[in-house]
Amino acid sequence: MLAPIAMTKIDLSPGQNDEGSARRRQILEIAARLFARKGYRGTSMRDIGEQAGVLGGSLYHHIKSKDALFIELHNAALDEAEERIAEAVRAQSGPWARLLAACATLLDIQLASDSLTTPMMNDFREVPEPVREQLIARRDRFEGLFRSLVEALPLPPHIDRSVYRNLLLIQLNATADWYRPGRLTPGEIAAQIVAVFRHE
Amino acid sequence: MLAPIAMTKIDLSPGQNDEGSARRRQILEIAARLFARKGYRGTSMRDIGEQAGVLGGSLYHHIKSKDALFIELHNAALDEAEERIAEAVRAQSGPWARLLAACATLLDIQLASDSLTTPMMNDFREVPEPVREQLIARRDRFEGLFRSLVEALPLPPHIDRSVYRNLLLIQLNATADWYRPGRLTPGEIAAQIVAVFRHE
DNA sequence: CCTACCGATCGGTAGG
DNA sequence: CCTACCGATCGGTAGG
Repeated sequence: MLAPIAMTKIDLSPGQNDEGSARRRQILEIAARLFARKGYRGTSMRDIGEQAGVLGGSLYHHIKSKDALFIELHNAALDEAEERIAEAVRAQSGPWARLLAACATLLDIQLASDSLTTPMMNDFREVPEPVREQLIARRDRFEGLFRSLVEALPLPPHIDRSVYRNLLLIQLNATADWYRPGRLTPGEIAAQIVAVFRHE
Repeated sequence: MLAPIAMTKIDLSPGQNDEGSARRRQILEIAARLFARKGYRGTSMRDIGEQAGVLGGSLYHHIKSKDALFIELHNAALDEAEERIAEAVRAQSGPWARLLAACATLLDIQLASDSLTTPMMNDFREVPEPVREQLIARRDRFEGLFRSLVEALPLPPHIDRSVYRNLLLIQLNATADWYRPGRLTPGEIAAQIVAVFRHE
């Protein structure tokens, strides 16, 4: 039996060190939801505390700073997104099917209201400069995933692929701003977006 | 000679009442630029004052409140955009040519750095609730302009026109976030967007 | 247009 | 996890 590699830090069992405690996880989920709904500046530590049932100051037992909290959430979201998208893409052949799988998976993640991975990829302008730099760096790496997907598309020659990829990513990120549960599903939205972006 | 109707308030000559003074206009331009670059919450009255060479409190001689200032700028931008787009569309026949003319004109306006009409159509979430309601109402009216343009397009039947229009407007609004002078011109960006959205 | 200020709110901390 | 607080910043105002 093969030993799993890099299993060292995945201990998420509750109640041990604070890093992976259930209480901390709960706070992160609350914060993610608030950041997604009200933006970085529109969410105060006191707001987060209120929904967690504690005062704002008490949160600092679990996190280092508001900045660090936001960065952690952002990176966790992109980590999970990268992994799940790569998996979904592997299951498809055909360039359009692969692109559709990637878009549907990303929207599934971004539009789920229960996980850490709610969208906060938008309000870069709301965030302090040093934070923004880190977000953009992580973000660029994530977007590279879509680079190869777009390269593989049979697009008409008058369409610039780097512009095309930019427009597509904008569309995917903006979805969280107009999505309303009960109307179009994440999968249906992905299908509509790909239908618009599809040329052959 | 026909008497002009509702001409009463259009006096924009400088130096008279404060409504249309050159100083006020100058302050509005500064505010528009800052709002566009740093967002609503990211722009303080003291920031605006600093660039205007006065203290923040002194601005209240020219404006009633930060909210009112933002709404005024937003409405002025949409007023000008509506007028110029309607004019540009009239000059074209063909549904795709008309759409392209509308997109190019909107981007021209949104990406111009010198006028009041810099983009601030994005950060609705950053703005206080009562302000947001007004912005959305005005905004809905503006977007109606694109409704008929999209109706006229010969789109494949599997594309939902209301989703299509939504995606297009998102794309146009998001442009201000990634546009950098000296690279693609507003007209070239409009052409690329319409190329992606073009089906027949 | 400035001085001088108001009440509110922010992120964060010490000490328990 | 709370009490009690810090310094900073915000939109806005009175009075000149």
